[in-house]
Amino acid sequence: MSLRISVVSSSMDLDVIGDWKRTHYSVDVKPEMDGCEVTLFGWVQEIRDLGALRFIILQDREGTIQVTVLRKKTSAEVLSKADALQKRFSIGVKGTVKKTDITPRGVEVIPKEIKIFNTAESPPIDICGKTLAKLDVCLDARALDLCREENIAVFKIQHKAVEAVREFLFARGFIEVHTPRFIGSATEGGAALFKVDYFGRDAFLAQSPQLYKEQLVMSLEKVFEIGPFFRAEESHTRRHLSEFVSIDIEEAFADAEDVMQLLEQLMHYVCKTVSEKCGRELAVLKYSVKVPELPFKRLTYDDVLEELKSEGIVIPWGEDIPTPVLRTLGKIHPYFYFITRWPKSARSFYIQPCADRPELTEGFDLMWRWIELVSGGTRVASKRLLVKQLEEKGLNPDSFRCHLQAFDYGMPPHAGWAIGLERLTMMLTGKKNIREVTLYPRDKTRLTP
RNA sequence: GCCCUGGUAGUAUAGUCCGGUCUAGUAUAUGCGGCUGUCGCCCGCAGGACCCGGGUCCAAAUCCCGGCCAGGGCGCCA
Repeated sequence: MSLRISVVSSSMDLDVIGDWKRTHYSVDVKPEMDGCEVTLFGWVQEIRDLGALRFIILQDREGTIQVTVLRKKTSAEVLSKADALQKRFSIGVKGTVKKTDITPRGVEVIPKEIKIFNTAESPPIDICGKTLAKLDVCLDARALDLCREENIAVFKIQHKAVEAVREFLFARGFIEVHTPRFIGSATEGGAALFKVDYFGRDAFLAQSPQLYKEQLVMSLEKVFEIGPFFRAEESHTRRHLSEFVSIDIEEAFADAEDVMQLLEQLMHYVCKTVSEKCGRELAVLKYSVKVPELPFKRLTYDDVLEELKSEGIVIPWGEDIPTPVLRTLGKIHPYFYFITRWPKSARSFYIQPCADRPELTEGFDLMWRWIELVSGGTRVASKRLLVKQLEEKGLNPDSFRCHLQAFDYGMPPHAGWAIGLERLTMMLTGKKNIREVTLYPRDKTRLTP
């Protein structure tokens, strides 16, 4: 990548913010404020110059508003500022709201004073959406790319979703916790871990908070964590990242069915909140979020295999369901559905076997179409069983000594799950590549910006 | 890691099959000029590109080989 650092010495005198305070965001300027004076801050999104008339579209994080400069009726000072403006200049405008029928929003602002806080180069990508650059090019200029209304909409929706999750879990007595990202040994099995140098010792970046959140149910009982985790898999897909955000919960004295009910209620609440409160953002994305009906379908692994058989697809019992088959399944069940009672061979060592059929587990996935959104289950609370299952998976119980110790002191029955936040955001925004819903995505080849 | 497809101005694309008026077309962006109601404003002018290396050939953006990068799929994984 060629990184050209250009420093243009602008001859322009920049303004200081002084005692100016924002009175309104762009979208809060309404026709009924006709005649009021407002102070707006933001960036020049677009300029349309008709000669005696210059339209400046001011953008802030909430939207845009038109600033109209009538050449004949404007002071020389304002005019010289208005003429100097270019795309992405950071500006402040003090002016009068004018009600009008000519703009789509019914308002424009007639400037009395303009401040230029910073100038800008001509942007390397089109942020107005006329000639949209490809994802890779956008990501290379991510800070600028994030100024696009569509991207602002994506991350405001994600913010609302996270807010709704916290609100929901707090209301049900869950305590938010923070477990370590540095871990001492690569033990959990499953995903490959990133190795880091920890004061001369080998350490690893955590792939999940699984073991810690289980330990915490014996003290805090109901916990959740929202944070980044790391997988060193060489995945090259639209739905995998090396660094992703997980929404993890663990609950004492609960089983899979309890946490599945919690989960479907949470999904309902998140969808409802986003569809009700993010109307403007969803409109920008030309997408809508359907509020799901409860309860979600619960298909057992055996049900799924039967169903696939009638589609002419045969999966050997005990095997995981391959991606192309999940796509087929997603067409049959085009919204939320659980897959429950997975075979032991397809689940982790910490998942509780079914009492009635020990070759099955109380593990489940929550699917959204063909994408695995959430994974969870009843956990093993018995140390003896846990050790047995570790051995069955070819893992060494010795390297789990610290974790297993917790099970000596009254580990309660417990269950939990983990939602992939980015996958949840894909579901809420209709985006088809996980990189689009990640501020600064990390994958096998991308480490910058 | 494997398979498929691709890489042309800042951005997005046409041209590549079938090598030759390609002096590389278009849109948008940029710069300059013009325009009194734009909202993908409009009009005129200007500058700006064939991923890198090797090969075939009289001749390569175009064909062949290698590399790098990207997109999609698979696997791994959540």
